[in-house]
Amino acid sequence: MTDPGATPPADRANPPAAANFVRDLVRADNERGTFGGRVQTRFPPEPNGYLHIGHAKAIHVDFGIAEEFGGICNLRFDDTNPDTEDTEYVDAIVEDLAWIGYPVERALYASDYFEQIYQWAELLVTKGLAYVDDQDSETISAQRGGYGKPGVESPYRSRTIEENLDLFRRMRAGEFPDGARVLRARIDMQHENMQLRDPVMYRIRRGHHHRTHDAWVIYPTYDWAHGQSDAIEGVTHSLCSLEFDSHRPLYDWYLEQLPLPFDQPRQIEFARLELSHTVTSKRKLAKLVADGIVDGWDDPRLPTIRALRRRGYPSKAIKDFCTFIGVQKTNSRHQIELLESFVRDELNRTAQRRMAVLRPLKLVITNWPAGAVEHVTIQNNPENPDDGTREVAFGGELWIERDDFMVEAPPKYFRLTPGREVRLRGAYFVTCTGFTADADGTVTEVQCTYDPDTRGGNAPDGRKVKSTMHWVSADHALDATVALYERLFRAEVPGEVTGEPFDDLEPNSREILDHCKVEAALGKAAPGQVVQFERIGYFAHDPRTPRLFHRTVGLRDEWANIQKRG
RNA sequence: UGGGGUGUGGUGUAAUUGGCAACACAGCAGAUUCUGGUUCUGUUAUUCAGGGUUCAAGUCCUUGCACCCCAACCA
Repeated sequence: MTDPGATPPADRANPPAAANFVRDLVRADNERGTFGGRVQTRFPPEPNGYLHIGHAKAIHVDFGIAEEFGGICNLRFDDTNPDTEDTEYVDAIVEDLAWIGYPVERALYASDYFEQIYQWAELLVTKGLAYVDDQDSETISAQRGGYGKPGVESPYRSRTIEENLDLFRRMRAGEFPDGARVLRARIDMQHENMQLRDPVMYRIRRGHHHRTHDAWVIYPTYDWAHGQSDAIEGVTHSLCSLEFDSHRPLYDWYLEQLPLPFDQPRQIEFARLELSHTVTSKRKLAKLVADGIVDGWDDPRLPTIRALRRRGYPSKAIKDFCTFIGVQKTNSRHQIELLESFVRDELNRTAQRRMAVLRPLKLVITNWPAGAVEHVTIQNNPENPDDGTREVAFGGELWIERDDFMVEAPPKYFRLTPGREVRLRGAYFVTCTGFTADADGTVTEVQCTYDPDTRGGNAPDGRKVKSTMHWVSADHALDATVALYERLFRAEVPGEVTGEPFDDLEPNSREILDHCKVEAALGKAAPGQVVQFERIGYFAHDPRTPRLFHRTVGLRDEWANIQKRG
C-alpha cells in the first residue's frame, strides 16, 4: 500500500505532470459551468524580441491547458507599441513556436482589433469613465502619488463628455503632436492600487506600425488592449505572469464597462521560468548580442529557442522539462542541471553513437600487419537496437584522446598507461608498450601491441580490462571543428552580488577545437543532427557549416568527479 | 511608506485539503556494463520563526520575519 499523497516515481520518458493550480482553477470553472464548459487561452508575445526558454514554459502552460480541456489556444501578437515591434520578430516567433510543437495556421494580432478597441474607448468617454488629459507624462506621473501616498486629480479630469469626445476624436485624427495628450480612465486617484489611479488608455505616437502602418497615430496601452483583445476572441482564461496580478482589478474594471460578445474572461497569473546561470530578460539578451559577447540570436550559449535548437536541445526535452516543473505562484529559479538532465535523457534514447577524438594523440600498434585495414561492426545505439550497426575502419595507426593516456597513472585511473591493457571499442585489446615524448615532456605518440584473438572486443580466455576507449583510424579520420560551451554566466544568479549580471560573465564560455579527428560516418551527418560522441557527450551538427559540431551537453563524467574530489 | 503575492532538503516541485513529509536534480556508497554513459540498489538532507486550537498541523487561528511585484504615454 503506497501513500496516496506521495508523488509516484518518475518515468523520465513520460514525466508526470506536476500539480498545476491553473488547471485546478480551470477545472473548477468548468464544473461550475462558468464559461459554458468552454476553455480558450492565448499566447500573447510582443513582437519585439526572440522567444527564449522562459517563453517555452508559458507556451506549454497556455497551449497545454487548452489542449487538456479540449479548447483552443491562439497565438496573438500584443502589438500595441509601434516603436519597438517588427515583422522580423513575428516571423521568428512563428518559426520558434512551430519547433516547440505548436505550429500556428493563422496568427492573430491585437492590432486587428484597433477599431473595436477605439470604439469601446469612445463608449467609456460617453459614459463619463474616460477623459483627455493635456499634461505631459512627468506631470501625470508626479500626480499619481506613491505607495501609501494618495494621488491628486488632474485639472482636466472634469471636462465635459462632449469636450472629451471631441478631443479624443481629434487625437485620432492627428491634430495633436506626439505626447501632447492622452486618454485616461476615470477611476480613483486615491485608490490603494496604483494601477487604478486613472491609468492611461491611449497615447499619441507617430511610429510606423508593422501591420497598420500609418493608419493610426494613437495606440492603446497594454492594459487597455489586452483584456479587450481577449474578450473579442472569446478567451476564457487569460494566463499571464505574476507581475500582472496588480493589474487584474484594472483588467476586470475595463471589461465590466463593456458590452462583451462572450463571457468576461478571467486573468490568472503564474510565475515565469527563471534558469540558473543565464538571463532571460529581453534587454539583457539584446545587450549580449549587441555587445558581441555572443555571435547572434542563435549563438548556442544563449537561452533563446533558436539557440537551444542549434545547440541540439530536443524540443521534446524542453516540453518534458516544462511539464515536470509545473506551474506555481512562487518566483523561483530552476537549476539548469535539471533541464540538462532531460536533454541527456532524451538524447540517450534517440542519438546515434559515433566516435570522435577531440584532442588527438597518435597510437601506433607495433605488431599490426603493415598497411592492413579491417572493418569492425559497431552498434549505432545500444539503447535502441533498431538503429542498427555500422562498419568502422580500423588500422595500425589510430587517434586516441590525449586524456586517455598517462605516463604515471594515479589511483583509480583505468585508462591507458605503460604496461596496461585496455579495450578499443568494438575492435581489439591493446597493451601499452611505450611512448614517445618531445623535449618538453609532451607525449607525442603511444605504442601498443594488439591481441589478434580479441577481435570484436572480447577475449576468448575471458580476461577483463578496466577500460574501453574510443578511437579513430588515422587513415580514415575526418577533420572537424568542435565547439565546447560552458555556462555563459558563472554565477547561478547573474548579478546577484554586484547588481550587474555582466560582471558574472564566464570569460571562457566557448572553446573551439580545430583539428578534431572524427570517424568517417560523421561526414554524412545531416545538418542539425545530434549524435553522441562516445564517452564525451552529445553534439549537434551545425545547420549551416558542415563538419562543425556544437556540444549540446556532456555525458555525466564520474572520472571528472573523482579528479575534482582530489 | 500603502496594496498585492509567496515562504517545504543544497535546488526545484508534491502531499488524498487536518492523518506516516514524497518525487526529481545535485551529492555520496555499491552492483551491472564493450561508453568512468545508461540501468539498478542503497544513502545523506526539508515544512521561515514564535505562540495557539487539536488525539493529530506543512495544512487551521494568531503575532512576527524574509523575499518578490506595483508610482512607463513598455508589455
